[in-house]
Amino acid sequence: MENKRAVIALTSLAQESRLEIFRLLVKAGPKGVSAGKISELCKIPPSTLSFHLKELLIGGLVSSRQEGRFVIYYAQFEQMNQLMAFLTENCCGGENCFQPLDHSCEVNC
Amino acid sequence: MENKRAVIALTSLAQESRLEIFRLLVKAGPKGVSAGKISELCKIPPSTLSFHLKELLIGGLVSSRQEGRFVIYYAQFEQMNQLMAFLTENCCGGENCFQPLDHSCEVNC
DNA sequence: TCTATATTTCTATTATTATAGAAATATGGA
DNA sequence: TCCATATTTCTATAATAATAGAAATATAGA
Repeated sequence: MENKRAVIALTSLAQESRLEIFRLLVKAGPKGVSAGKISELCKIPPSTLSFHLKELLIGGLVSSRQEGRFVIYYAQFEQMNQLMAFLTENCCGGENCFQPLDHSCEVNC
Repeated sequence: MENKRAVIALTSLAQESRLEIFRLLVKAGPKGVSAGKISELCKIPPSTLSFHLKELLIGGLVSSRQEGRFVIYYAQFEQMNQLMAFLTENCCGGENCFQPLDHSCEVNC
């Protein structure tokens, strides 16, 4: 991951509604949550939500799939792992002092 | 950590210059880097840099200390750990699937 | 105290992002 | 095909963030 990509990912999380949505999707896991359900749970009007969901997609930490009339959004755990690794890269100039585990949620759950 | 605090921390990283500065400080470790050195390395004019350093302080992922005429900035690894834990909290609704190690850089280096 | 250096604050300007109503589009079932 | 529901796009407006020059402030040493 390079700097610009990481900034776009971080920007996608750096907003109250979007962070709330992201954390909801993290909790939900690979099965994800529909746009309508997110709107209801987070109390965000559809057009505003759609704007934020698009930002999250651009950030790369969230993806979507169509399921009938619903659009299901879900967290991209592998991308999240990569972002966290990038943020702690070369900690203290040498071996990383901390590092997120390599395995994404889809692998472990 | 609660949502608003995490947004402020993420906002502090969600900008190209600031992310570059933060990663520089992560590499530098506890010894930190002076404002002047950061300005030189990142090629950012002093007043702009000062604005960004303040944002990083507000974000809580960076702290500063006075050393003679210099102000030394350094990464707050423990805060960074907390932020990452917050972002992956309750992954998939149960046990966390991934989690940053608990130990901050200051402990391990 | 005076001076040079380091850093921050003030300020105005520019650029970017968030909000939500209304309209448009997509999907599956009657 | 027609309808109800789900979601997105369009649009205007409001709010927030970034930039950097000039001036102010802080510190250590002569």
